[in-house]
Amino acid sequence: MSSDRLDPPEQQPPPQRLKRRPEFLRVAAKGRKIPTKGVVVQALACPDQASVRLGFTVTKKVGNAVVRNRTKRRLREAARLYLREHRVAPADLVFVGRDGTRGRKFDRLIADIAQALEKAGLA
RNA sequence: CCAGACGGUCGGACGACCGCUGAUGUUUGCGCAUUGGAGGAAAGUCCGGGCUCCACGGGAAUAUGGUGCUGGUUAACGGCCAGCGGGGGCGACCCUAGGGAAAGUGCCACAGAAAACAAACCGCCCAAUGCGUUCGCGCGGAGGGUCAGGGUGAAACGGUGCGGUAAGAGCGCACCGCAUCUUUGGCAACAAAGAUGGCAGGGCAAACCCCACCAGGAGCAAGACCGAAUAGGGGCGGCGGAAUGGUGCGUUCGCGCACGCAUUCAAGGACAUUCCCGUCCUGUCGCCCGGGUUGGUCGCGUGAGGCGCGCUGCAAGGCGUGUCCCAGAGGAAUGGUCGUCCCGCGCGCAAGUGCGGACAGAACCCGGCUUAUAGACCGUCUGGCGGU
Repeated sequence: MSSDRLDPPEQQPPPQRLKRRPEFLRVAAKGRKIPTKGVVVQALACPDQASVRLGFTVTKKVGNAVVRNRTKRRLREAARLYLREHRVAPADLVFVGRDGTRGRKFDRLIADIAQALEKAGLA
């Protein structure tokens, strides 16, 4: 494992976070929606942006606060590990947790993300 | 050992790698190092407080909401502790909104004669006129007595027994219950004993109500500061409604003009309501200050604080002392993955293997209450069986 492999963001700045409800709504309305078994990804390419911006959402349908927290944490960690290893074009990405997120094997969850981003043409 | 009652504790453990976030140290800085990082309920938001802003002058009455056996405890409580009364259990123990029904109003369905100044459906008893008669009485029943018996009901105007009576009835008596009074014990709720009374006051106040006590409003999206323009807004000054008086100036001596200088009258609004007294606000011009929202900083964790020990109190708790600093986010950290062990379930003869880990996630902070909770453990006590 070469050092430049471990240091992939040769030019890639660290991802930002989506924080405002309007930002989430914009991605949901204009972006592409790619469902997988473990996660639903909403992607909106933003070529002008310097970096990727990430948002995480779990609806109340999935469970109570404890379940939603755990689901969100797994998504956040999976996205972090994926972005550490791969370069992604600037975009706003919203990861929507679902019932399957919690029981999904972790490496499968990462694979779901990779597949979704490939489909979106960002990876 | 079995069955049970009460109280309490814990609520997966360890390690590796990769992360997030607060604090401290260090560095020009990127960063690095050290260290901390969810709960007993963090939940529901049902009570009580701290804190913050607003309102806030006094008195009387009223309204609204809450509490409701007694004593204690506390910053406070509707909490807790210790008792009392009532109910349940063989027992350990458990349950209990438990002031006032002789202040008033109201309600008590169905059934039943009657549901509250009692009352006569059946029955029981007395019995006039009348009819019959073997003159003993029989039939019949105007009217009256009666609540013991029947029947209804959640509840029927004390219960059981004896006497008594035409039949009955607290009509009389004994015991029990009840009421009143006295004494004793207790701070008290209340308890016990005695005397008197022939029985009064049916139940419902979780119906209105009465009585006693308590209570300003809104909440950390409170609130403070920083911050570019406009508006609202704030401060200071001038002017300012009507009448009368006063002062000044002018005057053709009729008066005119100016000025809150004084007094009175003003209209609307605010302080839960009403009343009384009282306070405050309002228009216009000029100058100055100021700055809706978004964002940032503070509020923000040393506190009715945790743990230990001693004294004190039956206890809740109180007093003293030592020691510790123990989450602080802001789309919101407190984690992710893997391994070993523990526990549960499934499969398997077994080694093993697969799946899962109760309820549940801080958001200003405390004291309670309520609700959810797989499983494990500890202590005290009760009943039963066995042994000595």
